[in-house]
Parts: sequence; C-alpha cells; structure tokens
Amino acid sequence: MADSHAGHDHVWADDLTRNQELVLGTLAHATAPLSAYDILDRLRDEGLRAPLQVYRALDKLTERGLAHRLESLNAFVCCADAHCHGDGGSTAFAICDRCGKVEEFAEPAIDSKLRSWSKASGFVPARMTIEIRGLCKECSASRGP
Amino acid sequence: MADSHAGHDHVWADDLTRNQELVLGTLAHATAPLSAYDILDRLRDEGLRAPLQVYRALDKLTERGLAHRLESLNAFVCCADAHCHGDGGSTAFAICDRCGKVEEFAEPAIDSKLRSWSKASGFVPARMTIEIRGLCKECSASRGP
DNA sequence: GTCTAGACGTAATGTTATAACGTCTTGATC
DNA sequence: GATCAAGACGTTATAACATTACGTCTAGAC
Repeated sequence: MADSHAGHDHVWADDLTRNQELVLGTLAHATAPLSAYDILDRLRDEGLRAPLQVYRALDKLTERGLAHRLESLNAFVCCADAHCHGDGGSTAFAICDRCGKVEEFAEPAIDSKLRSWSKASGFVPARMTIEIRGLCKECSASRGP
Repeated sequence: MADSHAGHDHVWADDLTRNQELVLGTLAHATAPLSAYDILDRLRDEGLRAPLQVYRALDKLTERGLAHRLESLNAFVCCADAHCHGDGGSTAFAICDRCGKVEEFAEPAIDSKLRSWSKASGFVPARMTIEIRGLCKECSASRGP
C-alpha cells in the first residue's frame, strides 16, 4: 500500500493525514464557507461520523494556514492565497451576505496599523480577525440602482 | 407609576425597555465580555428566564451601538466609547486571552483602508469586524522574561 | 521490545442561537 | 372610545456549533 491517499486530485502538503486531506479537499471544492457540520455531512460517505473528527482536522489546517476560520460566520474556508500559509500576518475577508462568496485579501497597511497600536498600548497580539460583511460586486449590482 | 425603571444607577438612553436596560446594566458592570447565557444567569433574579429575552435585548443594543458583539468570543461588551454610538464606523477590539479584558479603539486609517479596498473591489460593506487576540500589557508583563 | 507522542474513533455533553407560537401594551386613526 | 398595527414580551422547543473524556492504534525514538 504505497499510496493510501490515492484518488485525490490535488496535494497541498505532503504530510497531511487522511482526515485533514478530506476536510481540506471539501473546503477546496466549496463555493462558500462551510460549517464544521456541513463538512461532516459531506464526508459521511468517506466514513467520518463525529464532529470531533472534523474539528480536529480543522484545528491543524488553520494552524498551518491552509484553511481559515471566519469568526463572524462560525464557518471555514480553504486558504485562497499560497503566500499566507503560516506567516503570522493578518488576512482580511470580505463576505457576501447574499451569495456567501468570500474574498480573501491582505492589506499590509492595516496589519501595520494594528501592530503599531498594539506596540503603543503594550498589547501583545497573537492573532487578528478582520472581516467585512456586505454585498459583493455582483450581488450589489443585481439589487440596487 | 411615573418611573417604572427606578432603582438603576445610570441612564444611557431614554427609550430603552426594561429588558434592554437590565442587559446593558449587566454588561456595564462586567469586567470582561459576557455571553448571552452569562447575562441570563445574572438576571434570573430580575425575572428573566429564557435566552431569547437576552438575545432580543442584545440585538437592539448592538443595533444602536450601545453594546458590541465580539465575534471571536461569541460574547458581548458594553460600548466604551460614547462617540461610536450609531455611527457606521469600524471599531476595533483588543482582547486579552488571559484576563479577558477588552480594549476598544478606533483607527480611522484602518477603516479608511478597508473602505478603499471595498470601493476598488466593488464590495459594498455593511459591517466590519476587527479583533486582536493576545495578551494585554499587564498579563504579558507577568509572563514574559 | 518498549515507550511515547500524536492521530484517531466514539459517546456523551456543553454552549450558543433561533423558530414558532400567542399575549400585552402603545399609539395612530377613525 | 373602538379598532388596528407595530413592536416588545414570555414560553417552549429545537437547531446549530463546539468540547470533554476515554480508550485504541500506529509510527518513530531509544
């Protein structure tokens, strides 16, 4: 059994476990953020049965920057930007409240402002959450004048 | 019965309902963010019995900017800054993971950066969430070298 | 071979949030 | 003053999100 992970169409890292690969693969194919339970439902056929199996995989994936948690949604997305893997930098997300689409972007100036505020205040930052909720270009176009 | 809300030590607005006043008062006296269920527990003696009573009050209070929801904590704080009431501007929070203390601050430059990204992308922002998790000055001092 | 660290599986439970219903008060209108 | 609509309220039930606790299995270090 040389390759126990056969059948997958993409490899993100060489040392993911089976559950981690399944969860990341599910996120990668999704067009909108998925909750842990959404992911679980999509992986029942692969043998996953308990939330904890998903949460454990998500913990590792988010630690490594391969996936992100959207706090304002209690949901997860696949990382869209190879650059952000593992760096401590802040990533920002724009989340469409209508279609669910998420755009991931980095604004170094924002990161820098938050860090300078922290330094001035004596606060030692560990992680930053930056999320904008609203309507994406397409959804706002199909609604307003 | 000219004053049905007698017995409270502070008035934030003249048109809060009893439940809204109770919830806001509880948040105002807390030294750390409270979950809706924390608030409920502290208001049992006042007659509150169901989560929805608290959630409904919190909805109104956050709409008006009198309280804030911390997304990364699923908890709530009293607004610390009279200026931010009701304006659409983004407020940022630094949350100490050790002692729970929350510092609320405004960085207009961040707000401005996020808005300019939105404009450039065609995204129409409705609300922004900016939260830093880490250690406050005191807690980092009592831990580090 | 033995030990340990880490991933895993499972069951049970804890925590956060909302749906669905009917009632009550208030204020506008006729 | 009767009627009506809007909004806050109270209650029950349930949905959705997340973790604790426990035992097993495997791979690598020694």
